[in-house]
Amino acid sequence: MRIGELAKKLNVNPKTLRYWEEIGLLPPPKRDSSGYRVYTEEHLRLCQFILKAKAVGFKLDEIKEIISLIYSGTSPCKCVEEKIRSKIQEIDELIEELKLRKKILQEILKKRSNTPAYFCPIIESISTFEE
Amino acid sequence: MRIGELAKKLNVNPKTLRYWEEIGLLPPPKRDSSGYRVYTEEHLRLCQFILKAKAVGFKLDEIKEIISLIYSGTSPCKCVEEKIRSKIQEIDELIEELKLRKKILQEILKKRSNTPAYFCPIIESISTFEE
DNA sequence: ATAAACCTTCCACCTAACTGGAAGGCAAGA
DNA sequence: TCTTGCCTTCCAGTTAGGTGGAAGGTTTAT
Repeated sequence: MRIGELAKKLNVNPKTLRYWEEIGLLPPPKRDSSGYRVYTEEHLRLCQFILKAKAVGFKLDEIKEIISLIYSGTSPCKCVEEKIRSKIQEIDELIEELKLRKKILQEILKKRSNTPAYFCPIIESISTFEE
Repeated sequence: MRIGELAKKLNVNPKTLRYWEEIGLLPPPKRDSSGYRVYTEEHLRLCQFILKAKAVGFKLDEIKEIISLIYSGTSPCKCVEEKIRSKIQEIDELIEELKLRKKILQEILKKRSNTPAYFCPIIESISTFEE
């Protein structure tokens, strides 16, 4: 299968596939007599894996590492499990940070409804700011 | 106060302050006879506001807009309140997305503990992937 | 007086993950 | 045959929010 067909199946831009190859994420496929890339079903499945991993928040660098762990063979599952666990922790930390931000914003709204011209302790200064 | 002093008070790089000025976030201060920027207390307070807004997740573009709303005077509080509400909603959506990702990752771990060589439906293909 | 520390502008570079376009080669259908 | 559409490489640009460094002027402390 050529790059356009693979790209269509994955719903990505052909340029993206070339980019993945360039950064070492996707193994370079064989070329036909005209120099066109010829992808296999394994390439398709690997790309689907990449897309799924991306969708749950892994960066391409991390996916690359996971793929090379898988290929390395030395108890890759333990390592991949580690990666997943630390990604979950990362997500947890981000959720906590977001909840904190939300709380701060909600408090600003609450204070604002009491004292009309209030946004946060700095807004008064801003209102009177002159260049 | 000159740029170094302001930067120190805010704990940011002087370059950051010039950058903020460049993108129209911070009003250009007066210059002294040597061409050095001379900031006022109002600049300091505006910068503190910028940093707080950044900390709760506003982008510089959004902060710029909020600042210009405040300056515009036409019922700015209503508009700012809108911005805050939509930022809260944005945060809520992100939290939901993150929870979903976490759930997917946890399910992968659960399945993995049952069937040792399992990462996700694609891993088998990857394991047998050959270039 | 002179060195260190500060300031200026300008240009370029960083991350992340692409995307666009130019210039050119090949392929498939009418 | 001709046109459309695919493919190649290479170069450069995008977003967001800065950061680094060069070349040169100023100020402050010793």
